[in-house]
Amino acid sequence: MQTDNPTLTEKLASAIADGILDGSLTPGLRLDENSLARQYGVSRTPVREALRQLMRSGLIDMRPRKGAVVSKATPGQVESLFVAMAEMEATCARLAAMSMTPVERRRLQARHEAMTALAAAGDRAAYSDANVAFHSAIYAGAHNEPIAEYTLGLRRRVGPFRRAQFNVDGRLVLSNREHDTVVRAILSGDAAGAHAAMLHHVSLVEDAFETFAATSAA
Amino acid sequence: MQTDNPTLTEKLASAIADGILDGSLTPGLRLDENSLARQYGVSRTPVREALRQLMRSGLIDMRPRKGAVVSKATPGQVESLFVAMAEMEATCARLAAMSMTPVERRRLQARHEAMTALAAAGDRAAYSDANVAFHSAIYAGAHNEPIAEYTLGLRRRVGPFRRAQFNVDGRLVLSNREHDTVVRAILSGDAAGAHAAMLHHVSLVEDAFETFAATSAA
DNA sequence: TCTGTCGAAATTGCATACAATTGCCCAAAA
DNA sequence: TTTTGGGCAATTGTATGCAATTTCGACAGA
Repeated sequence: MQTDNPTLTEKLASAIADGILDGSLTPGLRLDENSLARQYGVSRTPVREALRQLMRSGLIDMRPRKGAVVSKATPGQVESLFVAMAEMEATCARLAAMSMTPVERRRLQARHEAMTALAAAGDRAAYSDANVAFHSAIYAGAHNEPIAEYTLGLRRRVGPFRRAQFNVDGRLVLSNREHDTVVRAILSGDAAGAHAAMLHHVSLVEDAFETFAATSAA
Repeated sequence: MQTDNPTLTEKLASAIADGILDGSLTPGLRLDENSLARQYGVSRTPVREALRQLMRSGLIDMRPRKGAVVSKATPGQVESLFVAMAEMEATCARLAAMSMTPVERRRLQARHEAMTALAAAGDRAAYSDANVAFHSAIYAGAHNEPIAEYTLGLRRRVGPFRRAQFNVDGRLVLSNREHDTVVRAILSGDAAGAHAAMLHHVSLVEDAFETFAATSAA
């Protein structure tokens, strides 16, 4: 019947995750296995397995006999997610400063310079896309699969709670300037500097979400 | 038959995970669902779900039609795990330095002092247990669930690759001295210092595993 | 003797059936 | 009218059965 290789379970997990991330499945919504099975025209078994996967990635919550609901995070949990995100980004930058190959460093710089042009031109859409790629490049540059993968997962998780950060005029240029500090530190192999610069950069993004600031010490 | 509340799936996942962590299920070993089901006297369904869970936590590998095997990591992957572990521990220490409550700080210090006594007495078993609790206390002190949870999972994952670090005489006292630096930084709210000290501490543990050192910068 | 192809057995993925628990609804009594 | 108790329905957890794919082995040909 199905000649596809990716298992049904995985396709279901992706489909449901997309539904959550694009907002069509709102937090708090109950996900009952029968409805999902009917909706996708499959049996409950792959649905169950997909839900388990999503639970472990934090997108949904499941309690033993109570079923699954889309994670409805409290403000505190959202705050935790953003803090975690910032720490992981900073860690990736630190590792990237230490482990990036010369080629990767050159490409990062090229990417950054392209974004500088986009920022100057005020092209928000293109800058936003390039921004995602920029950060992904740093995750990859960390040369550490567990860290990179976790950071990527975290970024997906915070996605639904993110407001458009680049709407405010001037934010584009500011973001780009922060990137400049980060790139400079990474290129020069300054691990601690890269860590601090990235932490600063991402924490500002967090502020754009209107979280209760604070948490800056040392 | 079953009057227990924790679902079979979870108990199976724990049982299999224990088997892997204590070494009775060696890396590379094939885990076929039928055998496991017979072995534990249940059907294949909970076994399948347990395996999925373990896959997502990285303890086993599964390929679409090829079944599950206990993760057999390459030296490079193990190295990555240890690096990731060190980074996460350091991050937890950083966050703990910023967020621990006064009570938590006092308890951490008390814990540390108790361990100093154990180190002086040369009680390796007790020190080892206390050491786990010590690090766990720091994870918790980070007050960040995603980070703490991930770090804990990572610790479980590196477990199978860890040799007994406290066998070498003098390592006990050395470990305790490093803890002292970490604790001092955390208690004084020195985020950067806590990060660096913990990174140093855990990286040394890593060396005890005979990894190819390096990776220590500014 | 070695290699390639065909086949059968075993194992996984999915579907369906059964059991058990939970939560809800309604009714009855205070 | 409100509260409590019981029963019922709905949903999850578990078991089993079926189909498809993969792997291992055997046999034939070179």
